[in-house]
Amino acid sequence: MRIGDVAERSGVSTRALRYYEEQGLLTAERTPGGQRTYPESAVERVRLIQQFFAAGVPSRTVLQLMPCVEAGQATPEVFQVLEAERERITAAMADLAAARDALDRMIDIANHPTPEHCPALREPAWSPYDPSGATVAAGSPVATASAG
Amino acid sequence: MRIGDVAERSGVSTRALRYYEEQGLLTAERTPGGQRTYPESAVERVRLIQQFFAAGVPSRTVLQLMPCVEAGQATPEVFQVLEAERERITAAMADLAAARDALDRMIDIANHPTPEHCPALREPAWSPYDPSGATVAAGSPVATASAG
DNA sequence: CTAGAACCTGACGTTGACGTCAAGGGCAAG
DNA sequence: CTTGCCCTTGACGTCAACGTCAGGTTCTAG
Repeated sequence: MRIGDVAERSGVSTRALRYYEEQGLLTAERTPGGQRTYPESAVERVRLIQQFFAAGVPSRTVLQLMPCVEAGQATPEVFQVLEAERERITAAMADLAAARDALDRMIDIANHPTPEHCPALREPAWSPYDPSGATVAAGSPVATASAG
Repeated sequence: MRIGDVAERSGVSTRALRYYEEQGLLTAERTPGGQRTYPESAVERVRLIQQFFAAGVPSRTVLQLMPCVEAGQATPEVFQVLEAERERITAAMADLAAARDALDRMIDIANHPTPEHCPALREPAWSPYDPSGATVAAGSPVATASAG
C-alpha cells in the first residue's frame, strides 16, 4: 500500500503518517524511487496510535509502548508506563465525569429557573460570582423569597 | 482577596488568573492603585473553570456558559452549547475507555506472554505490524507452534 | 512519450493555556 | 522614607500534532 491508501483507510492525513514515522511510531519500506510502502497491518497500527492520541497519550509515550505491541511482551519499565498511563486515563475519565456533572447541573438550572423546581439550586454547585464582593448563597432565603 | 491569595487557594498561577480575565472568564475590582481584588467566590469560580478546561472545553466555550452560571438561566443558544458540550464529553469518555481497554489488553499480554494463557492474544487486539509486508496473525498456527 | 496524479523533503504556520522575563509601581511595616 | 514583597502591563517562548505551501520527483495510464 502507498501512503495515500493508508491515509484514506485509516482516516488520517498523509502528513500525519509522515509525522508518525518522524516520531518513530510507524516505519515503512521504500520503493527504489523512494516512495513509502506499507503492509495492510499499518492501517490497524495507525488506528491504535490514533486511539492513544485521542486519549491524550503523547507520542513519546506511545513510542515507549510500541515494543510491547510488536513483541507481545513488556519489560518492567514498559509495564510501569502501561500502568501509569492507565491510571492517568482513569483520572481523566473522572475529570470528564465531573465536568459532565457540572454541565448537567447547569442544564438542570436552564430547564428549571426557579429554586423550587431545581435541585441544582437547592444544593449549590458553585458560589455565585460577583466581583463587587457581595456574597449571596444560591439557596439563601433572599433567593427563595424573590422566587416565592 | 488579592490575586496571590486566589492563586494559592485555587491552585493555579497568577498568570492563569490574568489570562482568565483576558478571556473574559473572570472579572475583578481594582484598588485605587490598580491592583486586582476578588471576592471569596472567585476561588470556586476558578475551580469551575479549571474543571471545564480539564474536560477539554475551550475558553471561548466556557465564556459562552458564563452567563448561565451567573444568571442561573440559559438562553436557547446557551442551552444548545450545554448539550453539545455534554455530548462531546460523553464521546471523549468513550475514547478514553477504548484506550484504557487497549492498555488493558497490553497489560494482559505483558503478564501472560504466551498465547495459551493470554486471551488478548487469542482475540487479537490489533494486527502485528511488520513493514516488510509479511502478514502473520497473532493467534496463527505458526505462533502457536512456536510457543507449543 | 507525455500528461497528470500522487509522492518526496524541507520548512514555516497554527492553536490553547499558559510560562517566563523585563521594567516598573503599590502597599504595609518599621 | 526605606525596605521588600507583591503587584502591574507587555511581550515573547513553549509544546504537540499536525496544516500548508514550495519546489521537485516518481509512478501510472494512455
